[in-house]
Amino acid sequence: MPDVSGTGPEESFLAAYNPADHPPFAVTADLALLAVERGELFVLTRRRASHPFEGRLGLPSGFLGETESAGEAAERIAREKTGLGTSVAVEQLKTYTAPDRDPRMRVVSVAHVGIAATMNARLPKVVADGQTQWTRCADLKGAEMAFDHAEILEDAIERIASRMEFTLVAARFLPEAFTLSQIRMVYAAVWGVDLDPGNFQRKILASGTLEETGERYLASGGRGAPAKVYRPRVTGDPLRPAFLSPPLRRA
Amino acid sequence: MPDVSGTGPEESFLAAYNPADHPPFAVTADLALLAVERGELFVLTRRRASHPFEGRLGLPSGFLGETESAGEAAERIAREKTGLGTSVAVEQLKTYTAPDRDPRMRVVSVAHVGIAATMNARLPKVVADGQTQWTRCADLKGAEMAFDHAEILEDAIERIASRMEFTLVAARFLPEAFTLSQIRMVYAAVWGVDLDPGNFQRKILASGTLEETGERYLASGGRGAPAKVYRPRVTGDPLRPAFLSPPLRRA
DNA sequence: TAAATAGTGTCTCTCAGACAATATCTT
DNA sequence: AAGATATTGTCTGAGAGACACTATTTA
Repeated sequence: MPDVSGTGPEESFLAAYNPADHPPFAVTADLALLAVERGELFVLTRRRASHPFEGRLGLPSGFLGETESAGEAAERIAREKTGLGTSVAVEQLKTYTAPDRDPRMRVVSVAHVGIAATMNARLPKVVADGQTQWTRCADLKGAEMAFDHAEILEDAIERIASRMEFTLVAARFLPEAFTLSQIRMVYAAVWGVDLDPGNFQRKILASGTLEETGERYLASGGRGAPAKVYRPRVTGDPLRPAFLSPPLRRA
Repeated sequence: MPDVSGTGPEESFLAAYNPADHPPFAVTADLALLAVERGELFVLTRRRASHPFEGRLGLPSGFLGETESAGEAAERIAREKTGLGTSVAVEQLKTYTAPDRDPRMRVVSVAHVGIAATMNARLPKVVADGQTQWTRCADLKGAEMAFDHAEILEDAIERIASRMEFTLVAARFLPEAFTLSQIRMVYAAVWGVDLDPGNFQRKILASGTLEETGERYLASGGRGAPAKVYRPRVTGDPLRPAFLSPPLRRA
């Protein structure tokens, strides 16, 4: 009969735990920061300058500080790599723990997804370190990335794509106010489909998550009628996007 | 201008990383193992025998082995604590990283959800260590649990509840073959709602994920007509439950 | 026979998607 | 005026939920 003392394996382990006795785990936060420009989806990447995977593209990443949660670390990384302010909202995605995912040592990575708002139809500025850049997600399909970052990116896009069915997260890709064709292009970019402008408009307005600003704006740049400008209807928490009811389902 | 060398913070960190120099992170896999008996949802718990949270209920948990992924560790824990065979399928849920979640040291917990199949309408056997037991989830609502395990449990139930809308995961709570009222009671237990028997039957059969075995079985124990027995229609991967099309949406 | 469960049928309402039609604006 | 975009309207079919009704079996 095991455990006669009534003390389980993890309790006795921790009671006797001596840090120096065990090979440590390193814990990082990785970040897939997404943005949309001209109907195309981009992700923030860093080209690796050293071993391992030298020369390949990877996602920004960093170790957790001693008093920092993984989410806080991911937000810090987003701030450090972009010209965005303090308000980069990131969401935890999944944790990658394969023992050999980093050839140097055991590294557990808590991956996050974030969305960067496009202002004036331009991708946000990134630090000029010669490594950090926005990369078209379409160009990364099937491409070799560092570590398991290709898998993380794929999971990240799928997470946001599915969140967009039920919430207004898509608005995070845009400035505070935007036209319906702008947000429709965000949906189209992330889902990789074309959307009927009429049906899209009827559905997203029916969800009651948007309100008119009273202004009009010619988002298309060229011809056509200027469209009404909308903003998300404020719900209690500005970080949590409004809930779409009925949802905007993918096909 | 930072990083003139072109070497980013994480690369230089890892290159210079010396395990003994840094306070290590411990990484555990926690498991919320769910089961349904007589229309009620249960979770596998362990009553803590020592500090911290002595006397409180917690979820089974264990450290990752050196060559073990978090998912493998969670499956190992499920096997060790129950009389179930090797085929306990678990899914990663979320990682909990608050710096003070364990008062003794920095512990990052990769939480998992699992489902245990109820055979002969009885919960699976658990190891007789005097600590491990099945606990009614309804009794844990608002109860004090060890660490952040109450939050993990809540997230776990929500995850399974939402998976059940689009897949046949509900069948994992049951033996290989079952009646429609049995699987309806799984839905009712996890979702916490009553379901119209007629509508449920029409919808789940329309999804095309079940096939008749040709047998009949009186699941209710007492009166009533014996119901047809069904089994999941096999799709390629036996671990991945069939996809419900159209889905069975919650209200 | 009464009661409980299994299974089917019907009706209504909502919503999705296809697509036509009109309005508005720039070149 | 021509062309592009914005916006509204119409039609059809699928599905959800409410609920009535029949069939089958045991107490």
